[in-house]
Amino acid sequence: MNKRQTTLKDLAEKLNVSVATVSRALKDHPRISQKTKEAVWQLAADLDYEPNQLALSFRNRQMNAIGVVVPKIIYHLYATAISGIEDYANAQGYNIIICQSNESMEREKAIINELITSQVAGFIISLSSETNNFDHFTRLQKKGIPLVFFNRECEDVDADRVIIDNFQASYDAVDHLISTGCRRIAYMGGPAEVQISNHRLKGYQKALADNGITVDERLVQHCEFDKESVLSHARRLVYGPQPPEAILAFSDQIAINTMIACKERGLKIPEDVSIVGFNNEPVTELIEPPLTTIDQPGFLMGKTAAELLVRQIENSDTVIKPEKRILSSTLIIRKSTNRNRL
Amino acid sequence: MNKRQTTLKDLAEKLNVSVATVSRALKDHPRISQKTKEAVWQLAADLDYEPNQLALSFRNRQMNAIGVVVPKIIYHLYATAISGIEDYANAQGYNIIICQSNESMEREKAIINELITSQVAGFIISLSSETNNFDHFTRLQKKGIPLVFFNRECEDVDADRVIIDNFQASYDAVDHLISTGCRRIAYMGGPAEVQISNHRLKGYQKALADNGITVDERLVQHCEFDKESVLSHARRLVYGPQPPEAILAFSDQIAINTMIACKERGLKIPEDVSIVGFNNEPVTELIEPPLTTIDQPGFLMGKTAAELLVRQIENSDTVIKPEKRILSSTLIIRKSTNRNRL
DNA sequence: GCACACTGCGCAACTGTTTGCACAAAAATT
DNA sequence: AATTTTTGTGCAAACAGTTGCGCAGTGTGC
Repeated sequence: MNKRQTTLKDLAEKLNVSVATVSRALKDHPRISQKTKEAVWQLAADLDYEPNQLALSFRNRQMNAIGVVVPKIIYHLYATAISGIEDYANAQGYNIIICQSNESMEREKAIINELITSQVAGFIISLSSETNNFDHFTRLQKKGIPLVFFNRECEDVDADRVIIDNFQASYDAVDHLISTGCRRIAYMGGPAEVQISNHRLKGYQKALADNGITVDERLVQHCEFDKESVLSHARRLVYGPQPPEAILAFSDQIAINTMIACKERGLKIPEDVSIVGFNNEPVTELIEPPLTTIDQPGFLMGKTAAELLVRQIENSDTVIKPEKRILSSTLIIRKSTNRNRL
Repeated sequence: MNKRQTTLKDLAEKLNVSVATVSRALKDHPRISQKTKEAVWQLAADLDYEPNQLALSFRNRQMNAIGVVVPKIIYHLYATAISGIEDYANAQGYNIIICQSNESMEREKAIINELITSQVAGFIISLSSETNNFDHFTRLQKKGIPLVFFNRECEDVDADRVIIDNFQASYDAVDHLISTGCRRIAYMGGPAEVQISNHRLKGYQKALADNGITVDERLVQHCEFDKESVLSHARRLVYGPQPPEAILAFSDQIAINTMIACKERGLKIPEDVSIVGFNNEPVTELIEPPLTTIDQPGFLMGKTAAELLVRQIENSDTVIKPEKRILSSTLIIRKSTNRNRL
């Protein structure tokens, strides 16, 4: 047990050559004789030599690893995005170190600090809902560490970003609701600090305006992600004098908890109220009624982010203009909005 | 941009002392004068010095990182277990590198190899469903690299493991079904190679036997995890001449797809057939009817695994006898098994 | 006045790998 | 035969940090 890994030195000593020669032989350097090379290859195979990645990273002053910081991996979007990142990163020879900020800015800062000192090659980040200060990102940029945002991005930092068009997605969803005859449409948004929630709010407002519907501010709620917060905000909507005919939610989880509040109030879905979620989590097609929702290309999002990051890492000498990739999302229409058109 | 991180050497040169002195001053070594220490601390703060973890890891011949290998992070159990691992590991100063085997043994082997060369401090692993050869684990043990299994373990390898009592959990579930008056009880198992599925099968069989019910082999199915496979096996059960009165499934996903097959056949749940799942995924309380299921302590499982691993890492000189931690699971009774007792 | 202890700091080795340079021997060219 | 080129190999430095040891210089005790 506890046998040390075979090193170049081990091979060199057994063969009575220098470490440098062994290193070059393994790389098939032209200046090493065929005879020496073959001896080295043979022994390396016998002793199961594998280069020590840690030593290599140290020498290159950089780990072959990418730091991935997401709010929570149990959110389906992040779990799938991580698969996309892993897929591409591994193919390019990078490991990924996944960290959860748990929606805490302090945690996010600590993670980034920790990973900087570990010399990760770059970062792929989706902001915590709390994050309202961006010093830790500008710090990355000052140090020249590659950075890509995805999904929850940071507009004040000039970095690569991969997102969907949240404005348009929510516009389309509201448009769909209007087309089924709804006019009193509510928006159950996420925390007010979450930018993408506000982008969706804008899309919602624009769609209403474009259809000649005045926005009723009482129909716009901002809730936290926990069940209790959603329920209490949803109750404000459905127990009011004029419950909405439709509700667009910021996420499927919020939509589902909103459905619970509706059922509690005795409202039938979709007859009394239509509901639209966001993310197309697998659960949405299993519940009753199946939920109309917006499918985000999580895997592709992760993969694209990884591509952008690896491009930055491998061209660290040249300055690349930050790019904004907007992926398309799809409205998946299911029973929860299945009203007869008027 | 691209400013190098401050190193001990930078501090040493500015202060005209040796690197060794700076290193010791930062560690408050008694042999360094107060004056020197203060000068070092001041400059270190000014230049934002942070020790380079990569260099430290290199020197210690080991990364301060733990390799975590799971089948898929989208499975709720693994996502929660990862949170538990991260929670404990971070508190102890370790990062975690999460990799998905995607249920492939080849991928699992490749990941382990890759992480070995990166000199991770240890591994926390849940087997892929395909894994039937354990050389890559015995190899870890020969190299003296700490290893902990959780959930899907490997009985042939003598390592720490954290599991629930799958036999008992499934026994209890079947017992519950019998207590509600069911006698024709089916088992929708996972792939035949997955050990825990077979443990649950044994619990199922024992519970039937203890209640004087003969096991009907036609009521035992082994399916893959994809929806189509589950549906086709479930149909064999429900379209037969004598559909079962109850079905115990290996996972919530399998249970839910089995429910779909039941509904398709016109069977009402729980009136015609009771269903029990496994894992208590959040979706189980949202579907109609809410699913009776077995709650596994995912977070605790991960945390315990991390504890055992860190213990191994930090006592690598002494040999610790591998330990088997069995955590308790809980049967959560919901509507899907709510029949009147006979 | 001499031995001894203590104080404050630097030297050097070590971790595994790569790579520019040097240098000898062999081969090729004058 | 003398020079140049080519070939095959080794030396040493570099990456950032830690740590045993040594070595001055100062202080203490008898």
